[in-house]
Amino acid sequence: MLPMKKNGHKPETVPEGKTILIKDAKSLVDNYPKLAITVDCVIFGFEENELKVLLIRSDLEAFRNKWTLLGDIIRDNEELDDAADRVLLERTGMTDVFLEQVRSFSGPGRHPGGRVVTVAYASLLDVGHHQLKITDNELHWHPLNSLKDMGFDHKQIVDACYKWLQKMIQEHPMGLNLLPDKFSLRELQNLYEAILGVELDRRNFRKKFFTMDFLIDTGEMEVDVPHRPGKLYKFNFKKYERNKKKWFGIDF
Amino acid sequence: MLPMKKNGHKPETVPEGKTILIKDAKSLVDNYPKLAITVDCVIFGFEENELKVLLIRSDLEAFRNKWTLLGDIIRDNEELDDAADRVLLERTGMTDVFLEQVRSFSGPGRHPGGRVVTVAYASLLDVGHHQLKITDNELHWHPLNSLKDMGFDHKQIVDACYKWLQKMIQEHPMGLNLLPDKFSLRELQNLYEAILGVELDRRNFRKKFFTMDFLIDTGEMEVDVPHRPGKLYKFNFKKYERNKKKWFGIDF
DNA sequence: CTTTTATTATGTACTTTGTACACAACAAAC
DNA sequence: GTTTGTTGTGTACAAAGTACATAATAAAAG
Repeated sequence: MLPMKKNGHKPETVPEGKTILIKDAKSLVDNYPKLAITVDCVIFGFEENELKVLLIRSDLEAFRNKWTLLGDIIRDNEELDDAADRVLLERTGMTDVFLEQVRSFSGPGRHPGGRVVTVAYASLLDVGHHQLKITDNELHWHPLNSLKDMGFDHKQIVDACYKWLQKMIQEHPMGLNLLPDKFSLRELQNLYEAILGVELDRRNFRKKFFTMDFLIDTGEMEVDVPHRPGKLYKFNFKKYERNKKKWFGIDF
Repeated sequence: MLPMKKNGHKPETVPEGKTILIKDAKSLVDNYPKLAITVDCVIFGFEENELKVLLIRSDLEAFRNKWTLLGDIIRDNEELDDAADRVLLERTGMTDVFLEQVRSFSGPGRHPGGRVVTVAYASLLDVGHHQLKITDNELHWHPLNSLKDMGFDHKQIVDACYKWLQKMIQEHPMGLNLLPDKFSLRELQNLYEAILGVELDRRNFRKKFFTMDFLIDTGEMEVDVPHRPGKLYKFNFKKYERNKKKWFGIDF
């Protein structure tokens, strides 16, 4: 019933369940199949009430004219998290940005150059706060809705990260990283509606956020809006960190 | 401000933002730093009202006498998910088990044999349903509470998967994979209390599960219990799949 | 066989949260 | 100044969560 092992950590064993210890760990690792690891960043932005992703044209002949994510091979002795930070910094000049590992993708045929496993990271940043200075490979913000036919398996990665985002903005206030420091409640609601793809009641949305009591009234108002300006708020991240809900109560 | 790139996807560019296409993707990948990828499975079980993990003694001299997770290198052309399934099958003989990717660990010094990135998988299975036939490397169920000083960074991996489990059993009925097919409500509550580390009100716990309306009364009762036997229930996974809550309403 | 003990099973009162819906105040545009 | 669109504040009701009590049942003890 159990398949034979051709390969792997586990060495031959003697009947009593004892183990022969491996002394030369290095040769063990050296004999592993050859492959490479990359990180790919799904960088979300929010502009004109639309969710966007930062993309470039592939520089591989095999994917000519296809859109791809920003990614890179991890370097010697570089942690995955650091590699993702580096990619983000190199491409956007931004640091201290919300960035989190989502999951790995390992399809054997996903890279034309050989076996490449990638770890997807999702990142959220305020488009208005950072003008793209680099335009290599047509780097630009691409609307998530009109996105298809990407290079590699990047469409699949984007889809997975989008689902991740939808879930996460409901559990954590990370969606606020997509907005400027000061924002109106309307902007906040637009963000949630766009990402979740739902319509929310304006009054209940307000009530919800006010009763959470993490919004700080800046005393300022919107400017240059073609209607009655709304109040501008900041999010009290410090208070949130202190008081975040540790919820019990089963919920499915 | 932007650091130089020594390595990576991105080729030299000409000033107008155009790109030189790379035709030989293979040589690109071949020049990547050498490393290996493993999967490590955190296999949870529930026994005597205690959460346990399936562990073995390390077979590496460097980690002599340390406990480690069940893991293996991924093979040529093998998906990560398949590798995790394989490890589970090889070690426990079980198939069709709940198993999900949690996250990757990439600390440069985590493996004495060289650079090894691992992808952690968490798995849940009913201890009683499967007697361990293999005892190589002292394979056994280890109580989660009395666990420290593991080989590699495996303690860190276990901790991350435990947090993942705590979160997931509240959002999905996957905790039921730790129990037999038929279970009493007391067993179910013990499971939740043990994993979450809380005490729950018995009456409200029942009400919660009954109003969800996913429990099927089997008509059978507990046997061999030293007190009044309780009813045995099954979980209606099919109904759950049809009706699972798509929750809106922001929640932090 | 009766009593004690532990556990199952069910219900009620109250609080908090979520949902549907209405109206007045304000600023800009005509 | 009137119209128009948006902001800002409630209110009434429904649903879900929480605290708490008591009866029924089976095993164990006497």
